[in-house]
Amino acid sequence: MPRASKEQAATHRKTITAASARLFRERGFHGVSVADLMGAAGLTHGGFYVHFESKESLAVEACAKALEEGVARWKRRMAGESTSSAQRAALIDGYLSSKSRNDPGKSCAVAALVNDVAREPLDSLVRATYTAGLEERLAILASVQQTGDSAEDRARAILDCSTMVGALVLSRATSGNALSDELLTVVREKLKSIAPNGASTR
Amino acid sequence: MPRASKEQAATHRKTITAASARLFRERGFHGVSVADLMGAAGLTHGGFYVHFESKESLAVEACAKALEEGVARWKRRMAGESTSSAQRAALIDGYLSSKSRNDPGKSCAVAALVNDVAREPLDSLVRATYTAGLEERLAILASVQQTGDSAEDRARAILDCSTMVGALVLSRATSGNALSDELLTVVREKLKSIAPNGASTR
DNA sequence: TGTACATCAGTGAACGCGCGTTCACTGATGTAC
DNA sequence: TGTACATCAGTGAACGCGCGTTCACTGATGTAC
Repeated sequence: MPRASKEQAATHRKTITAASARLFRERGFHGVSVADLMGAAGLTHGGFYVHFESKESLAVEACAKALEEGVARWKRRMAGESTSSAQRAALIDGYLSSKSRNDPGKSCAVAALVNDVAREPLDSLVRATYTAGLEERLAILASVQQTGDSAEDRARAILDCSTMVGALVLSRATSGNALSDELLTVVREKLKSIAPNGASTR
Repeated sequence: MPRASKEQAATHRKTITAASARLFRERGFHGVSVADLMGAAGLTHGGFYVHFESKESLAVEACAKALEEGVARWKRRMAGESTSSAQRAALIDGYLSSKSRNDPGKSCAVAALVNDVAREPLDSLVRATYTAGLEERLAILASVQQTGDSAEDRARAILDCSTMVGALVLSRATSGNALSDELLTVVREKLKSIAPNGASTR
């Protein structure tokens, strides 16, 4: 395959980015090699630099793509519900499902990459991309709180998001142990039992 | 230094484990080399296998040590308070401090290693060690809930723990951005506003 | 529309490098007498 | 208590290997005429 058409090349680029978005979430930035990423797209490693400046720059793109996917998934889940309360419940149930826990490559990038990003330099592009993606999630979570106070909505969004991310990553770290399922079910039910208007106790 | 005394060797072993407990938390299992770990203990890499069977087996020991340290730190923080409610607040404030965020090497191993452990094989010793360490934290967090219902205490401990871990890892991933501090302060205040007896709303 | 040629996506060998682990060696420690 | 010798903690070179990146090369694609 010594020269692909512009069209084919563009498809290859997208395939590489998509495979990376999945593999980075599964194994972390340093857990996948350039050869792995190219192989997952059906190509050999040498052609990588036709498409990307470096592994790092692909990481930024793949991270952005994974974050966007997640936001789109959240919006799709919300679209099926008619009240804010039901939307919030749908987000919680989808997020803290065993499907989500068992397939990090297709689930929330905020959770899957959190410690990889935490170990990046403070001025890294990946960190900025990640933070922007997290802010999008917070805006969505704030929109389903409906307390009538936007500062309170945001505070609750931050609390919900912390709880959801924490429960998901902990359930992955304890996979294979009864605690893993317990984390998902307990947090799912407890979170949902807090009505958006703040009437229930935690 | 061609032969250290038994005493010196035992000290070296402890120094290696201590340095590893710190460095693994900071950079992850794959982010530190055997040479780094030995160097941090003032030794050269070749002598590593006198003390440990493999890097993996050191990881198990270092992980256990880091987890124990954390439990001890929690107990120390609680010892300064006289009521369950104040103990819970002290744990939350200590956990979600900027000091804790800025120095993962000296802070909670549950948070710092969560995704590293999640990527380990299901039957790995590190995972089992980690899960046991997490259960210790949950027992402590349950003990400060005091709802009078042990199942409810445990459920609240799981919820608190998820929220605390999530907020800490998210604040690290967003370090350098205003959101990082916001995560710590909002979650700290929101969590504490929930009285152990369940009287407050979330 | 057809032809001649330049472009460049992808290949696979090679680069320097760092990894985890092994090993021959050193010489102070520890022990048997 | 003193001596002779075995042990073994630590050294540093070396092992095979995989990494990110570079590069000469191939030949179909794309373009200039």
